[in-house]
Amino acid sequence: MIIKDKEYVFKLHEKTFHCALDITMNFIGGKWKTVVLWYLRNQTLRFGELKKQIPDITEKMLSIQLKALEEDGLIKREVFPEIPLRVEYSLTDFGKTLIPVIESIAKWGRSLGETDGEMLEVI
Amino acid sequence: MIIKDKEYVFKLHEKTFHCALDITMNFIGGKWKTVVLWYLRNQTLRFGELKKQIPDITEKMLSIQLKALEEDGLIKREVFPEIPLRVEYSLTDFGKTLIPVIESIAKWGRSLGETDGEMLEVI
DNA sequence: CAGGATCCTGCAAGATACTG
DNA sequence: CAGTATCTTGCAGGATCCTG
Repeated sequence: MIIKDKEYVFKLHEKTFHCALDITMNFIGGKWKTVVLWYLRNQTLRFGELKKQIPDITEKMLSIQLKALEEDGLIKREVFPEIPLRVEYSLTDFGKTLIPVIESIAKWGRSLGETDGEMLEVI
Repeated sequence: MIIKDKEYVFKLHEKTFHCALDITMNFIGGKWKTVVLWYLRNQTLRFGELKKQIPDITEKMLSIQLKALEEDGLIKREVFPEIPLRVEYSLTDFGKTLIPVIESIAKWGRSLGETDGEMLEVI
């Protein structure tokens, strides 16, 4: 690791990052990645099962997110050549290292619903 | 809190969330919010000092993020009527509750730079 | 110094329909 | 069942210039 002007500089996917936050956000940023990882954190799920757990996501977006997560090495895609086709998604060991981060994010959001009645209108 | 179809549903800022992850991401999502919160985590900084810490951000984006973070109650904006004008930003108590989350995110990114030499090209 | 105003662009995300 | 293929849209983010 090279220190440049007293600063760590990383390169990943042809992008350059100047702080560790950016790096993580590149893996879990966007609207859907944390949610997908959340539902896979302790179970293996098929495409349709994931779609059922996350009703608001479109099939296109789910497909894109799964592909990106797989390319990043966070999830594993297993194809079983049955009829009808079965494809299962699960976290890799690398992906599992993200669980504490995701749980930290989820925990904070949950705590908001439990303690704050003004900012958070619960329906 | 009302449970609807075995599911918690939250409403905030006229948006509806179906899981705790979304709620947190609404506060720290996007490209810049975590970074700004990071530099304010243990110090009070002026607009120009923040800009210096985050060279890549434009003044417009910094202004927008600071305003959003203030509206969310995460940071405090203090104006000192001096010439030249002095404006200081710092975390509120509420904002400080996010520090463990931000640190969790940063820690994961940092660990990547320390352990992985293949996925992460360090320049 | 600490922003605001404007204009602009690209890409994340959505809608809808279709397929091996 | 597990996705693709198109087309479209909204908004995050950028560039540039301006101001109390």
